[in-house]
Amino acid sequence: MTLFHILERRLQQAVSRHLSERYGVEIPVAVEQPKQSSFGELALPIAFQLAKQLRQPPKKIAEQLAGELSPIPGVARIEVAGNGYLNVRFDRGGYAGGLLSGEREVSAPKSGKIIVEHTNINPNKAAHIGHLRNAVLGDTFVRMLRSAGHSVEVQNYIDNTGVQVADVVAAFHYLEHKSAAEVRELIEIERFDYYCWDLYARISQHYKDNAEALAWRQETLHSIESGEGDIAEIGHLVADAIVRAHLATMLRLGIYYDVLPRESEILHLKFWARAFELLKERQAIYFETGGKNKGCWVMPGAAFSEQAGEEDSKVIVRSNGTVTYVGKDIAYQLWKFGLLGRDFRYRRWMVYPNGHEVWVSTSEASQAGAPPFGRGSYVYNVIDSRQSYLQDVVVAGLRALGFSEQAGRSIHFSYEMVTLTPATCVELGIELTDEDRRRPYVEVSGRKGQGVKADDLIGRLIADACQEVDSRHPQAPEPERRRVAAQIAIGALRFFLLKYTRNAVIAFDFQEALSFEGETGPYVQYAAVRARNILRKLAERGEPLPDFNRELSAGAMARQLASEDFWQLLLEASRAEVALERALASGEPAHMAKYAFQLAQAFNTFYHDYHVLAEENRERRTVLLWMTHYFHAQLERTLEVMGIDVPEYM
RNA sequence: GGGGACGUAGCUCAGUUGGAUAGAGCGUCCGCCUCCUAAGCGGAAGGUCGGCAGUUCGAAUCUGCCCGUCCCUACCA
Repeated sequence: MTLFHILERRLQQAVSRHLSERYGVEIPVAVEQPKQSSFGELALPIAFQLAKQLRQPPKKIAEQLAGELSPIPGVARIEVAGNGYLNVRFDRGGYAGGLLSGEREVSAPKSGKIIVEHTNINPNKAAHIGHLRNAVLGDTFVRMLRSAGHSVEVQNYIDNTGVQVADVVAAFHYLEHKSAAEVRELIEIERFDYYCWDLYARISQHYKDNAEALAWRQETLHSIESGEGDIAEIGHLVADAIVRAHLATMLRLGIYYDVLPRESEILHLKFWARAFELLKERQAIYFETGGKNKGCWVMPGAAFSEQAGEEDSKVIVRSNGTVTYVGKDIAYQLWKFGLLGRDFRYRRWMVYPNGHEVWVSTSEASQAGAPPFGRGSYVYNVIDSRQSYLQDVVVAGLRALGFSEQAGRSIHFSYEMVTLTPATCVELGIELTDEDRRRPYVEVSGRKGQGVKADDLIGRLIADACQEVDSRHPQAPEPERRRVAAQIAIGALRFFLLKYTRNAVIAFDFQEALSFEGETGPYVQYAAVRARNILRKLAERGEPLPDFNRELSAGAMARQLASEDFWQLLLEASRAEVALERALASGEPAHMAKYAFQLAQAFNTFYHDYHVLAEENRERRTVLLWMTHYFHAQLERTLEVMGIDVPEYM
């Protein structure tokens, strides 16, 4: 627990005790952040809450409380403001001293494992901007959880036997008349994920023009499921190659996975068969004997929706005996909690450059060294909001099986889709109707090959950043400039995807996404770079960083922090953990982005107003140096949670 | 028809459990590099928080009704 929290809690307890002793009331003491920083560090609206009970005006109660509360360590004074607010001001010198000495309470290590499933891209074509939102949200949430001390397992589900893969496989076989060997060769010589992007658009169009060709899809699905023959072989080749491409794209963004559970193993290792038994046994589903779902196994609508009637039952097993996606998802969700009574086998998929290993499910014997995957105590599924109905069905399945605790711990971490602005559509050559042109955003079709490919976008961002870096640092070696440009590009991209709250539809616009000014990743990175430049300059002058603990007395801190400007920056920097906790509690990575931006803003103002190295007063200079150092550490830590690097220079 | 999300400045969006004078970025206009990097800083203009009613000492926030936009409502995933 950080110093800020310690003070907050101390205040709550003191006020709570006083209320109980003086007035005999037991109510939770709300503590808020004042509207304006000039009001102090914390505010208590307690007098408003008490006004009714005590039949006295809030202001009078506030005055009584302010006068009667016994001193609280760390709190300088409590003032009455407005109609009855109690504004609390910290003892600045003491607070700074606490930060300097690292005063905090160690929180107990969290038990249990949290599983976060994200990315989940169909392995049939290149990743696009919408997939990036999923992965960046998921990855940032994972980093937030880990930063708070949780143990987290990252799963990326691979639907390698679904319709989307089958369509591309069918295209290779029926449209292009390619053998598995030829596809294998293509993978070597082509930008394969891009190739499939276009091929998928081609076969989608072909199906549209020749409805009878849809028979290819069924044929292909059958071949893939049987696992025998050339078509099945193409299926493996396509899915594996595309997964490799996706992981490479995500690695550019600093996104890693622990395990890739695949649909093929859900089928081959009879996960579904087992789940089916359970569902039948506990009567979570029933065999429909009449109506539109005759011959299907269905889950009654009442299980997942209060308003649902007979009509709204969800088909789990089709009348031809095949299982729907939701059925497989129920089996998968059961496995995640260790409730299925079956496990995958695993083999190493790849080792990342940093040594981290990612494993993949297999139906062969397990390779040695596989970590114990699954058996999570909480499961977060990062899936777009359009699928909330299906996620509800999955959770209802768990509940119907009697696993209500796990059902409650199944969290659909939903987010809205990414669309394109009309201007960006025009830039991409996508035809628009007059109606579309007037809309703020347009949802485009991946089936038609429309959209912004992730690697294209990253490439453009890097090119733009490179231009800036080149013009500012022409003397720096080329590979280094390139690395810095990539860090800036990724910073811009991740920040862009994180600054919107989850339920905001993002209207992607090239002009906006390629901006490096204002509320952007590079703005925040720049503030960190500026702070580091000051410290580096100091070192270049042959001056070591002062021993702050020895040089800065409580008195010196108090004297210098009497300056409102200094105090506000220090306070804001000290709230990094508060921001993290708030973001975690609300499940909003956007709060991290907001905080990072505000902190950067505070520092940029400070940087502009005070020349640290030129400061002649020794005590003040030392305080400014310490604040610069502390700010940098706090901002860097915050950016790290967002997966954003601080470049060496900008 | 049913379910869900949303409507806040010209544009894109924040807004904790209802609280003090509703915020930011972009855009527009006006300024600031002899000084640790101007990817920066300062200032100005810009609002009936979709509408109406209600609850409350107090509503952008809660409730109801209405208007508008989007998503879902497959034996696709």
